[in-house]
Amino acid sequence: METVVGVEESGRSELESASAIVITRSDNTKQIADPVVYKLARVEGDGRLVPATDDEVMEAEFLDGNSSVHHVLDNGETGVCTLDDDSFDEEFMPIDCEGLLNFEDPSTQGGRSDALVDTTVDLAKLNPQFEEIPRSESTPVDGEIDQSLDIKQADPPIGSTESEASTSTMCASLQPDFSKLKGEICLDNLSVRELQATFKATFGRETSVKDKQWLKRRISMGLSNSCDVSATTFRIENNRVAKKVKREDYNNEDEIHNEDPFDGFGGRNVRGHKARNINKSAGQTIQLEDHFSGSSKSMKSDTSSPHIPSDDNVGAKRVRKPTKRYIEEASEPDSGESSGKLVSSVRSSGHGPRTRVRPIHNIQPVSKPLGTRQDSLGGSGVEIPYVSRIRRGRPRENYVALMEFQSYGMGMASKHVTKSHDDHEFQSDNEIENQKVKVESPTGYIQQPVLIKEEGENERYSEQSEDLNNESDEGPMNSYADDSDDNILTVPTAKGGMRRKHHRPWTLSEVVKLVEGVSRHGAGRWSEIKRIAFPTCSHRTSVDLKDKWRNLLRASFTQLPADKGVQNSKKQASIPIPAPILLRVRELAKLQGHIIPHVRPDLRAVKFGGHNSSNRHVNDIRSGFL
DNA sequence: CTTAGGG
DNA sequence: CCCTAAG
Repeated sequence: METVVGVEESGRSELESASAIVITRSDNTKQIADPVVYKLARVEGDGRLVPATDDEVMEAEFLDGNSSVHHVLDNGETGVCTLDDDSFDEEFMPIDCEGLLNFEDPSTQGGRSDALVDTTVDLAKLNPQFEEIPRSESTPVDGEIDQSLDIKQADPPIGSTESEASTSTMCASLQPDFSKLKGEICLDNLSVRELQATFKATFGRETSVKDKQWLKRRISMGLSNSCDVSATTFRIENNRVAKKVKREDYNNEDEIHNEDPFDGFGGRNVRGHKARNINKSAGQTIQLEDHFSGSSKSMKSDTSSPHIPSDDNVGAKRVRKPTKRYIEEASEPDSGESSGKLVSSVRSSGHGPRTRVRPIHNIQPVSKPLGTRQDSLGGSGVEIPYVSRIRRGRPRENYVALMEFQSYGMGMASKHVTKSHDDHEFQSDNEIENQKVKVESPTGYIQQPVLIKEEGENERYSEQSEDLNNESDEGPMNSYADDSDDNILTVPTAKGGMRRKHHRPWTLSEVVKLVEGVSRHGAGRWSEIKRIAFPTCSHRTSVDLKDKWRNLLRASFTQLPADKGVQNSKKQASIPIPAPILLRVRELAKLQGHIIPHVRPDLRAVKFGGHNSSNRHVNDIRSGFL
């Protein structure tokens, strides 16, 4: 007998959604060495099963290795949930897919629609760019959405407790007890106004929706966005964002920080390519034997770096010679001021080794321009290359982003399971935004000239052409799997280096992923984190991660204490990070023995000119310095 | 190449 | 984000 344990949809738009790949599990292969075998079959439109082609099998294997999560249910069945969208990134993050597992019997589909609805939401929030997607908040469909939400909340998905228990062990992560302190954010207690503020803090944009349920739901999804709630230390229960305090035994990735390097030898391969995420906490084990050779390197230094802040080494920073730039700046004779702005302007005018502003003819787009066009820019009448299929910059209010993620990510997610009941919420948003886009670009080929200007700001143009219309040149996977935005426009520097062009605002889910990564691998192993948490993310270099973490630290230590002032509403225009995340950042920082970026001006002022005695005195007081 | 830190 | 020094 065969049981469908998971459904993975290969299509990315309604046009090709007729077929789905069904992963079946055949029980007669129950053997010790290989207890679970997946077969692939394709369900044609008429419902018959067609054996999968080799390509599909390969594809499924690929998926399995990269983003699938094995769920072990109490009845011993094992499910695999794969997602095609960006959640490729979340190799180590369990993905909630109970709803999918419930899909095993189509006849019960109607009866379980509640659970399935919830699945839709879960899947949708896996989309990391979710919060970036602009939507008009006061749409006429709000009422409809609310109703559906109510239904959802009335009946939580079956089996969630079970898998929650199992997945929660994956990330029990070394949280101190104070996580109980402020860790609970009860959305129920917030007023509409507060909810709106929280919404803004979460998604970075205002909302005018008055409906509490809607707001709570959205905020919940936003906070847990991109990775399963149970994967983080946040958990959402009945509109409550709670921190996890659960800490049972866990023996998977988190062991990196454990003592015994040999424990869990074969089951965990954190960095190996296609490392399986094996969750054996429930006593069930999926044995995928082919992998216990690969992890040699990943063990290194696991034992030696327990991140314990030995209090004499905490404050020791790497000594650093003054940089060239510093010397340059310091020795600038008659600049009159050291405001720094001046220096950069000097460099801009061509003095420095590299210039920040490129002359327009120096631009050489990475990808080949399809054509050129005369344009008079600043009256110079230069030839400006058309660059197609390159979108630059993704400001929060970018319709293109929405289009993509609606049809590729969320659209897919929602129609994943729910065909019977209407796909409210996202679907409706989708339609609304679709219309918007159509208005925006009726031809679909509105191409903006590449605007080369000084340091961005006014070059927020997006080439929203072929992404929408021309899908033929892409395999079904590439379109959304490769993070949909690999082509960052970079400009060549004089030294031959490439400089990225645009600031890409960190999305909330990226932040969450980063925090997760830090909690797993420790702050400092940025390349590891980059590989694990952002594998397909071509932007976000490890340096970026580091920088962002630094910013997060700063934010968490400054903004956190002054939390009472009901969301410092207008102050933060840029990146309002929800307090829970900041909380976690802070506790992680503590855990990893990070020192508080204290401002100690008096110490700084002394330097080592000649007042060594006083300096040492201070050091004695603060036994953590030097 | 990766990390840490300053700008 | 960019740059650069240090491993």
